Amino acid sequence: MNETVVLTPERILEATEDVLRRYGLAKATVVDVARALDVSHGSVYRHFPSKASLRDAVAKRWLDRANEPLCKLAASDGPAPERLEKWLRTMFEIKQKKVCDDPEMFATYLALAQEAREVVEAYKNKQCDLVAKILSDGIAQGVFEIDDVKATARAVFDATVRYHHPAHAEEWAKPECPSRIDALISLLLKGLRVCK
Amino acid sequence: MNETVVLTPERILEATEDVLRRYGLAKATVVDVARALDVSHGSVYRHFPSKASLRDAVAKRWLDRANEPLCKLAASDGPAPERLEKWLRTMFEIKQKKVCDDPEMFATYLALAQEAREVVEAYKNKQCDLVAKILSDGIAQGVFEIDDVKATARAVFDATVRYHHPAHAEEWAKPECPSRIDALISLLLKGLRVCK
DNA sequence: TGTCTGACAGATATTGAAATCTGTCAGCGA
DNA sequence: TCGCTGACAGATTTCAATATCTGTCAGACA
Repeated sequence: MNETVVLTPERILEATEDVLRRYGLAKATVVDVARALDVSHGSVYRHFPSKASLRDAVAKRWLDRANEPLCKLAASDGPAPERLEKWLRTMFEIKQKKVCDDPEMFATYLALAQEAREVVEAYKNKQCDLVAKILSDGIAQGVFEIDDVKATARAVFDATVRYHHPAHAEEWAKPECPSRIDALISLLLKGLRVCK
Repeated sequence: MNETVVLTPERILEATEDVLRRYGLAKATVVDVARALDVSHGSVYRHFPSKASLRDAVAKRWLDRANEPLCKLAASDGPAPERLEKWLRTMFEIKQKKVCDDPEMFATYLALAQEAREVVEAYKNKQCDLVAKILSDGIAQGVFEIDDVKATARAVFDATVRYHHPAHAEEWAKPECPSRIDALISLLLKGLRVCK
């Protein structure tokens, strides 16, 4: 029916991500997004109530995309300790890869994380739930010994903050990092395992 | 001999700390420091080669002062697990207290930490050495089971980053913090202890 | 002799006027 | 009717002129 493409939230998000990548968080404006879509900037406000909500939506998309492999890992089966280790290492890798490949989007994410906005809070909670899932599996398998699964999942998440929170991103490239990650993971796994 | 008080590095540091506290990191200038001491700013450069070195020296003094109770704790004796727990909790308290009591100096410290300057690096290494000392004691006492003391000390330090690195300071006031700290500490202690 | 001053060059920060942006909305056109 | 436009008010950002600061150094002063 409609030969001119309709303006959907999805198309706006796509364009916003492009603009964000091209100009960076500081320079990207709603007018730029509208220009990229060849509409007036008023139209963008028909789909998103504010620039902040638009930015949050882009960040959410970006985070969800990054999160996908981790969801799969948590849902898979196999021995919990190996799975947890794999899960943590995958999370670190994903973050590190993002810093290198997509620094503009990463800066956006960092800015969001520093404002501790709702989107990031929800994302963190989701991550913790995934860890909790693996911990529960480990208890069922008789390899983990845990009082409070939720609190311990949070503790694992907190303990690894240095390797997944963007505030520490500059340190991820240091040569001593891998061995420090190894030490951290083995300390945590020992803390979770049942004593032989 | 000299009735006019001589200009010493110590006096300059004192004055700098005052100025820093009064004006904040962004506004404090070498001229302000000189004015406070009633000398020309050229004189300050006789004792410190640059503004950066002056700032680093102030930060070092501040960190060393904050560090004192921790050195004592590490050097004391008693069961290592309790001592480590006390040490970590004391470190968290000191930091949290600083954020509340001395926000200007804390901002300076944060700025320094974010630049990952030499002074902060040295301070961190010192902290890790203190942890390592307690871990060694624990091994001697037969309560800790640790492969590589240095690496594990670093892992304990890394694992607790969320509660001592200034980048996370905003989150320290949250009501769920204490219980999360409890969960983290007990996870770490379990990871260190020998299995019964 | 050794410390301090004060003038200086270049770098950095401040300021206020002008430009741009955000968010709203009355009205246009399909 | 419904989505879009474009003009508008107030907030924010830019930009360039101006002021201040950093770091140096020749010379005063004790």
